[in-house]
Parts: sequence; C-alpha cells; structure tokens
Amino acid sequence: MILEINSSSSTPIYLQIVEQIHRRIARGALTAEDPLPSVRQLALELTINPNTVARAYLELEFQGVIYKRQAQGTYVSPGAGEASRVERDRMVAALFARAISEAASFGMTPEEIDGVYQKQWRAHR
Amino acid sequence: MILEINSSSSTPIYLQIVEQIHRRIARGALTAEDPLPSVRQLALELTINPNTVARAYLELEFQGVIYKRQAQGTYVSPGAGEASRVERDRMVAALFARAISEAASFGMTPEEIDGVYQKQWRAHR
Amino acid sequence: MILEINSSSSTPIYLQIVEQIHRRIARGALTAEDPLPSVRQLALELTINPNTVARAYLELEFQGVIYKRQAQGTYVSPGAGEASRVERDRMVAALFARAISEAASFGMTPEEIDGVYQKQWRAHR
Amino acid sequence: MILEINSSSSTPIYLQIVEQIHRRIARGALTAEDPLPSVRQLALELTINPNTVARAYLELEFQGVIYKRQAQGTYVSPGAGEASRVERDRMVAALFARAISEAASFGMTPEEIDGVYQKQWRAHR
DNA sequence: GTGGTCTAGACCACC
DNA sequence: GTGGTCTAGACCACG
Repeated sequence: MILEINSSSSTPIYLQIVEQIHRRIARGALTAEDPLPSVRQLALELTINPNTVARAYLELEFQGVIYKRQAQGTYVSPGAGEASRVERDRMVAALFARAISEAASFGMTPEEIDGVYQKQWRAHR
Repeated sequence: MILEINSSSSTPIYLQIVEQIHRRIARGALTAEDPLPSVRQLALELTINPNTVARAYLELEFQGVIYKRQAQGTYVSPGAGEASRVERDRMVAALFARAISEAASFGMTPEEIDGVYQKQWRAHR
Repeated sequence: MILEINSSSSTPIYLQIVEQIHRRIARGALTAEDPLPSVRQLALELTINPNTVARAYLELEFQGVIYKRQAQGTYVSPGAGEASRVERDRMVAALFARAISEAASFGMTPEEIDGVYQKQWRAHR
Repeated sequence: MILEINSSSSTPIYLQIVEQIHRRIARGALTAEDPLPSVRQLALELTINPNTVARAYLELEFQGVIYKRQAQGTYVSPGAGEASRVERDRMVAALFARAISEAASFGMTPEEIDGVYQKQWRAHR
C-alpha cells in the first residue's frame, strides 16, 4: 500500500490518507473485503506517527468505508465502492461550485469564469 | 464597510477579512488611496477583537495591498487593484485545477468531469 | 524655510524636522539669532499638523539649539552652531560605530566590513 | 539557544529575536534543517510571552528563513543561509550609506567623513 | 507535545 | 484619534 504523503501540505496528513484510500476504492483498486495494512505497518511505511494513521482509519470507519474485525485487521466494507462513487460525485460538484462562487465573489462574469475553467480543462485533457 | 464574518467557519476570521477586502479591490469597490476603517472601528462593527483586525491588516500590508500612514489611518495601495486581480485569477485557476485533478484521481474521464462542471456552471449563471 | 518631509518614512515627521534644522545650523545656513518660522506657518507650508511642528521645536529647545522669546517667536540660540557641530561629529561617529558592530555581529571580518564601506564611500564621493 | 533581549530597547522584542536568529544563520551557527526551540520553550527561556516569540517566528517564516512542520516544530529553511547573507550585506551597506549621507547633509566633506570612519574602524579592529 | 487563533486589556508613540 | 507592541490566558487541530 504505497501512498503519497506531502508533509508540507496544508491539508493534514491524516486527511491525505483518507482521500487516497477513497480514491483507490472509487477507482476499483480496492474492493469489498480487501484488507488494509495495519496501523503500525502503514505508519512505518510512511514514516509518520501511528496516531496519525489511526485517526485516518477512524475517519474512514466513521464514513462506513472500512470496518475492523477484532484482533484480525481492517477491511474494506461491502458497499464501499458505491458509497465512494456517490461521495466522489458530490465532492467534485462541491469543488466546482466553490470555485465558481469564489470567482463570482471576486466580480468575475460567468463568461470570464468559463474562460478560466476551459483553459484548465484543456491543459488537463 | 460591511463585511460578513462567519465565526464558526474553519477559516480564521482574520483571513476572512483579508479575502473580503481582496475581493472589494478586485471588484473595484475599493481603489487606490481609499481609506479603510480604523482597526478599532472595524473591530467594533464586526464585534471582534481589535487584534484580529490588526492581524488581517498586517497580512494585507505584507501583501502590498494596503499601507498605513502614521497615526492617520490605513489606505489602499496604488497598484493594489492590479495585484488583487492577478491574485484573483491565480486563485480561481488553482481552484479549478484542484477540482479537475481531484476528479481525475477518482478515476473520472475528462468528459465526465466536464459534465459535472457544466451542470454547476449553468446552475450558477 | 523649505524642508523636505517624507510622510512614508519610518522616522517620525517631528524628528525629520529636528534633523533638518540641525543640518542647516551645522552647515551655517542658519546662525545665531536667526528667526524660525512660526509653528502655524511651518505647519501650513508642510501641510502637517501644528502639533507636530510644536513637538519638533520643543525637542530643539530642550537641546538648547533654539529658544523662544515670549510672544515674539523662535530664534536660533547663540552657540547653536558649535553645539550642532559637536553633535554632528558625535552622531556620525555613532552611525559608523553602529554599522560596524552590526556587521561584526553578523560574523563579518574587519576586512569584509571595510570592503563594504569603501564601496559605499566611493559611490558617494 | 541563548538570545539577548533588551526589553528597554526601542526596537521591539520580536524584532530583536528576528535579528539575532538572522545573525546566527548568517554566521553559520544555524544551518538548514536545524531545529529551533519551540515557541513555548523560547518564551520560557527569555521570560517573555509566547505570543511574542510566535510573532518573531511568523516574521521569519514570512521571510522564508524558517518553516514549520505540523505539530513537530520549527526548522531552518534550506537556502536560509544564502538569504540571510544577502540580507546581511544589504543591511550593512544601507547602514554605511545612511551614515555617509547623514554626514554629507551636515556639510562634511568626503575626507572628513572618511576620517571619522577610519577612527571607528580602527577602534573596532 | 507542537503551532494557530482569538480575546481582553494594557501602555506607548505619533499626529 | 491612529496603529504598534506586549501580556495573560484560553481553546483548538495535529501528531
């Protein structure tokens, strides 16, 4: 389980972990009943504090994306794929909505906003 | 000078002030040499601590957007409009870039991404 | 009496006035018993607050450089020239001493310090 | 980390801290990735308020001289040495330039100015 | 433990 | 009146 952690990012490390696991599930790289690395194991790999990994798992468990089997380990929930896909669409829509409303509050017209978006979209594609 | 402060937001109050003043300048509602309310005055209006306003003004001064005249008050810098507009475009482009790359990391195709954006954009317009 | 005031300088306006009058006296442009403009007059010329001029005159009077004749005005003290010249040497020596000790505290060697000075001196001459 | 604070100086305490850390870096006593004392620790040592230390660190971070790792501490930035050395030269040159122009405005000749400097320089060496 | 934010209230220099 | 600095003390997120 190789995740990319950017310790100088402004988003907390534990959220970076949460997001990346979300992505793996949405992409299908992780599916129902797949095991996740143990807290200690992942902490070692990423050379971060075990508390940080534990916090990320807690968040994912709270979201119903993973679950724990006593003394056995942590696994991807059945239905996590569906949940992640719904969550994904909701999240992406929210990001676009935010970008648009930010731009509008700066006084940009809808056309100007679209211009900026189109440039980014073309650059990505 | 009526600003909207959301004290339960996760973004610090002082940054909310910074952003809103940036917007006013980008929009042209504030231009070079316009006076800003005094630290104490604005603190009273927003019913927050003067130190919090001072911190916002410090940040804006650091960015070169405003300047202070000894015992006279705080004013919008000449060239602040340009600076704020550049900052605005940079920020909006960054938001779109983030939304797009987030979506891509979830496994969405460029066309799917554009679909989500178009829906948001139409809703806004 | 034309003085140059830089309102955006970090040195207070009243001190800028003090220094410039000092200089006029050291240079001989002002000598014993010469009259100075009234507080109101100078404030008008410089478009600054009369309090600020008054404060500058107070400082100069305290230094013994000027004195006031009741209801008549303000005049340069006899002996002000001498006082200003002594003051001048003391002040310039202090400035150099400060520059040198600052440089030393940054770890520069005497030779490095001299190099920086020589460059400035040549540029000036 | 022993710093010398003069609480009766006219330069603010937080700037005294900023300058002294700059000096340590310029001198090489602090180099890239060296840890700085925590805000609270340094505040205790200097018997000043933690906020004051925080403000000094904020200024240094703004200047790009130090950076903070989430909940881990504060460290010297890579490249801080170079930045501090450039800043050092700039500052020392500015001090000499100021001393020279002050002296000139008092009517001293370049040779007289050099005389005063030479005396100070020899006294220091 | 780390730094980030905020409040309340003080004193100061300057205009 | 203006902003600048400082203190004391609080709560929070993060690791």
